[in-house]
Amino acid sequence: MLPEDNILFKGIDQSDCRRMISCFNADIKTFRTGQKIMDYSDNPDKLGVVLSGTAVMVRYDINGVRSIMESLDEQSIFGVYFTFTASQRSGIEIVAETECNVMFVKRSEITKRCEKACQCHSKVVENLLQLMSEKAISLNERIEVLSQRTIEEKLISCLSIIEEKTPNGKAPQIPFSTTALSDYLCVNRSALQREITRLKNNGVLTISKRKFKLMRNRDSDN
Amino acid sequence: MLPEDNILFKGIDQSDCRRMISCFNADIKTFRTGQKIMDYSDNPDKLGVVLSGTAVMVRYDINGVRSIMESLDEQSIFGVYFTFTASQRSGIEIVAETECNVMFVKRSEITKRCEKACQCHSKVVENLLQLMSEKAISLNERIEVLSQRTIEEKLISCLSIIEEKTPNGKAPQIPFSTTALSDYLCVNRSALQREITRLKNNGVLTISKRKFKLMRNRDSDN
DNA sequence: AAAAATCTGTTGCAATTGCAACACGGGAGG
DNA sequence: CCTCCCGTGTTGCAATTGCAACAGATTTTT
Repeated sequence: MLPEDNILFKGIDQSDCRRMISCFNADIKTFRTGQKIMDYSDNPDKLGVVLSGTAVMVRYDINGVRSIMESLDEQSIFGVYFTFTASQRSGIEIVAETECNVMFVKRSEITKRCEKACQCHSKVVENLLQLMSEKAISLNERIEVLSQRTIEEKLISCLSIIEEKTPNGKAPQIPFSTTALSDYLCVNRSALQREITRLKNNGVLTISKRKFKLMRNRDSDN
Repeated sequence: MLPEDNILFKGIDQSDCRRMISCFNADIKTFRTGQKIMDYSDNPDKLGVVLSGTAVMVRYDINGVRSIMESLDEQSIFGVYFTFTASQRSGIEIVAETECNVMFVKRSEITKRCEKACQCHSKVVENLLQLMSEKAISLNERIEVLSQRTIEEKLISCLSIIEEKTPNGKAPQIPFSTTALSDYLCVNRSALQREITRLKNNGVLTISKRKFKLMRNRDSDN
């Protein structure tokens, strides 16, 4: 992908983008599979956009156990959420999963008013804010789902959210395999399967492939 | 609290703040207990800071069930996370719990470059980004905790996070009552109590009042 | 086309958790 | 001082969930 097409620069025309890339002193680098792209003990002012390839954000807890916090595909942005406060906390790293092309920008370059006062500067800030708010929304949705006490409630809450976001007329669709869904819901796969089957038998839910439909308003399901 | 002292204006001196309040066309209003402060179907560009009093962010789900998403005390900011994408989604409202003083600013006023090009303008943007990233961090922590499968794991994960954030030398402290903690962990209170007692008996945990200490590295706890 | 890998669907059994009920203690307020 | 309210701590029992194991279906690789 061309650096000019990245989401931070959305809504800005190409020539302005090129001007900004130099105005921002943006740095474009290539990483090979397995290479460390960024280490949070390093530079807290750096922000990255994945232009091509796939990376992961991993975290090592106090016992050294590695867990994947987030998968970063093309157009993913990182270094926005964890730099300020979390830097003291245990090691978070960005690691390349395939060959990656990454653009780095200093956050301070974005927030400061440049002398040339390029109009598009404020568009970038808006884009950044938009990205962060979308992120916060998806985190909140996840919390809403995980807050539910039973698998049935988790599942229905998750499906409701998907349903609400589906445009009218389109059939709501689960974006995962059942196995992946069980990871998202943080429950055992076969227990999830059991619940799905039960809800289908009770007529609360219909699923074919990944398309589904929720029947609501029927109180008391046994 | 004076409008000049709010977190959006942190690090900016008073006279500049006053100038900005007019530059931003900021609006300061008072609400009485129970009054609706903001409705997300309204104006998606508005952002609010609670200057005094307490409010709550509530959400009505598809069945009309009301749940509290967030408690907003003095210095809380709202309208930042949910405006862009979530506005279509089911009704989110901000409601005054006590008498409240609220400052409203348009987000577009913050992101745009004003002609007067006040230096402090970019400081406000930085503050806003900082607030959002802190928010994202705390949401992520919550998810990390809720992702754990058992009450024991949830508890230990939660306490570890608190421990990591506690400055060296200070005793880590749970910021809730046990009852409130069970709400945060989304588990049954008495089941949580049972686990706490068990961990204390096994020597994994010591608690007195709200101060606690975790003993790690002892593999195999039964 | 065969083999391997991955996902779906099911079930018995054991472990965890929720629920309800009760006892105790401290703080607020009459 | 007494009462009410709220948080803590405990326990038996029922419901939910995790785990393991297996079979069939589907997809990917060789």
